[in-house]
Amino acid sequence: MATIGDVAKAAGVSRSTVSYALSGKRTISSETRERIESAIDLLGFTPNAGARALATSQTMVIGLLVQFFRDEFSPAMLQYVLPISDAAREAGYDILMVTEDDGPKALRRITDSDMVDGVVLLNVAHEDERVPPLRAARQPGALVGLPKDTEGLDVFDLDFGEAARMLVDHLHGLGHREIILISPHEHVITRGGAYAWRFRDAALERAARYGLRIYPYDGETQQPAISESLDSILDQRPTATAMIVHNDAMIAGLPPVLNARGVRVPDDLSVVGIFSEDFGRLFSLPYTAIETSPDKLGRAAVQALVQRMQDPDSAGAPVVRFIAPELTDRGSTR
Amino acid sequence: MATIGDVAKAAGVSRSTVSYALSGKRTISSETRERIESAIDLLGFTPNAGARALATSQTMVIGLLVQFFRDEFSPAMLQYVLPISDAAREAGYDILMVTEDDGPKALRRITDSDMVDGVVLLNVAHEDERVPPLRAARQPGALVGLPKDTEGLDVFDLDFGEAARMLVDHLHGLGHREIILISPHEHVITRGGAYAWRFRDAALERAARYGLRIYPYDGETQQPAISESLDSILDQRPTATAMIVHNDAMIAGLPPVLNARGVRVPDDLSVVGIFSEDFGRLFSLPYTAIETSPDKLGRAAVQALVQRMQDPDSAGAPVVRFIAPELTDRGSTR
DNA sequence: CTGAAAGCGCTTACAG
DNA sequence: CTGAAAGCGCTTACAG
Repeated sequence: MATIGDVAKAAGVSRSTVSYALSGKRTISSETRERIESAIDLLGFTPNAGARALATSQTMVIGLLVQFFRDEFSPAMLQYVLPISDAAREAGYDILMVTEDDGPKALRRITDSDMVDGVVLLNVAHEDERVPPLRAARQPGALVGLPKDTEGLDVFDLDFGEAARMLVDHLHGLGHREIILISPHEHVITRGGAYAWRFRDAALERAARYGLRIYPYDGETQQPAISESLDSILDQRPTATAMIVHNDAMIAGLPPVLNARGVRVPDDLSVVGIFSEDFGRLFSLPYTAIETSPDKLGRAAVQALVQRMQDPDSAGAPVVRFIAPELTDRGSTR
Repeated sequence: MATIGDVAKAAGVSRSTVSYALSGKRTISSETRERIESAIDLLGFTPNAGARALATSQTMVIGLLVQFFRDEFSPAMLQYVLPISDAAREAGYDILMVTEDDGPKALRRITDSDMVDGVVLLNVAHEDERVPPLRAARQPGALVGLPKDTEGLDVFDLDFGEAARMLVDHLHGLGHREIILISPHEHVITRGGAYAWRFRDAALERAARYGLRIYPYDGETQQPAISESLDSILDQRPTATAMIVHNDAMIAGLPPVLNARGVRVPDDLSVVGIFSEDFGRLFSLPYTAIETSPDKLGRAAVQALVQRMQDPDSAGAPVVRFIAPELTDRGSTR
């Protein structure tokens, strides 16, 4: 492969001149610039990324730590990964995607060896073991998901409390008095998925204020447990007129169950959920829902990270930003 | 950050000795080894990846080129990405995941700049624009999916022809004489997704040999077109007793349609498909199907690539390997 | 407007 | 068993 030295030789200039022509960091006479450019074309020169990284202390790579749980519904993850990858590329960064089970170890590996300029953590838990090593790393980090201790990190998440209140308000406004509430699988809570209880607690509190009856249930993640669980819940609560589902797997499995029972939406039951537009389209979900905006969250995380990587001083104090929930009315309530 | 020089100083040895202690490429007296190790622990030293890459010409990174199409069903992609990432890590490699729209350009960028030691291409088309630049790159490449010209590349794919024949044989053996065949969306064919016609053509040919009636249709990718299309097909072919579905989106949308029409499987209609176990579980598909084994394919691609990256000479001639299809009987035929 | 040189942090022949 | 030195391919002060 051609090096910067080959280009310099072919163009009859020094290596530094080629480097400056590449970076534009000093003025080059148009004559030499042209000689350099044709030499580059001729030799098909592309700067070696490792050498550049060594010289500049910048890799132009962002580490993306993805976490998969067997008992979690997977298709949702891609909705975060893609926008993050796109946003990174737009800012000139590539993505090193790490899916190792041992997140803290993987994180230390890529930060200590300076493989990346910054890190995005996905699917962050309340007491996420990746957070302390990220905080200790010399690279900045941005999180998608709210941990207990956010100090020193940029954090982005949906406002799950507000989302729950909006849904309860919506149903209350329509006159519903008895509401089924389906939460994520209890493993999500055990694992510290704070969004689970942030949503549920807010819903319960709001319902209590209105004097509504609310029937909380944990959800399942796999068939046939999903359908069985839905059937059992509906059997137990024949007087409920509305249902709030905060569980991707459960709401994806809901249509056939309602269909089989002859329950019409919204005539017999009002149903609301919280999922992304893409997810709803994927599973053809006809339900009014809070949009979870994975693309907004991912992009916001990358933006903040890029800012901090490129100009650590001007980036200011770390932020915790909640995306405001928006209700998409699909006509499944009344 | 501590460098190898700091460690050397702290341990009272030369930098080369530290390096050799790290790599184990020459014998070190246990005494010096211990001094070095405690110095490493003390300073928290991790070798700089960029410097190492520069010195060794090895990045220990694999480029993974993912391609997303808006009219394609996305959840399937993750099933390939994850096993590839896992297999790479087991072999000591990290994954640089590239999702850019301009695949050829992205490919040149990461190979020309030596960011990666090798490349895996996912979702390969018949005349895939990424293949020529990959062939031109100095790094080896492995493909998941069969292109027209496989020269110089390791290629892994399911044997879609054999898969189609197995399904036709299966239905023929049960006495079916009229079969509906649902293919991927026609865009998949336009785009050069060879698996579409490899499967379809083999099915048609096999059916012709048996003298079976086969009714071929293209599928849709989005609701409500999916349901409408299924309904229309079933309306058109009331005499068909079996259905072969080679389309993730269509088969995921099939259960509610059959349910609504009161069609019982397998009593009224035998249904077979071709999808992965994970996919089937995700959508609770109760259909006998050919297992597409994305994990096997991904892992095989990584293995071949690692072999070629680590020992280009002994790796031998490039291979085109078809994974043998396996039928998973879920009792949806008779 | 341009060049010679030092330096980024490693590895690995060469030497002893 | 260990060290001094060259080299990987860049960037960037320093100098003119």
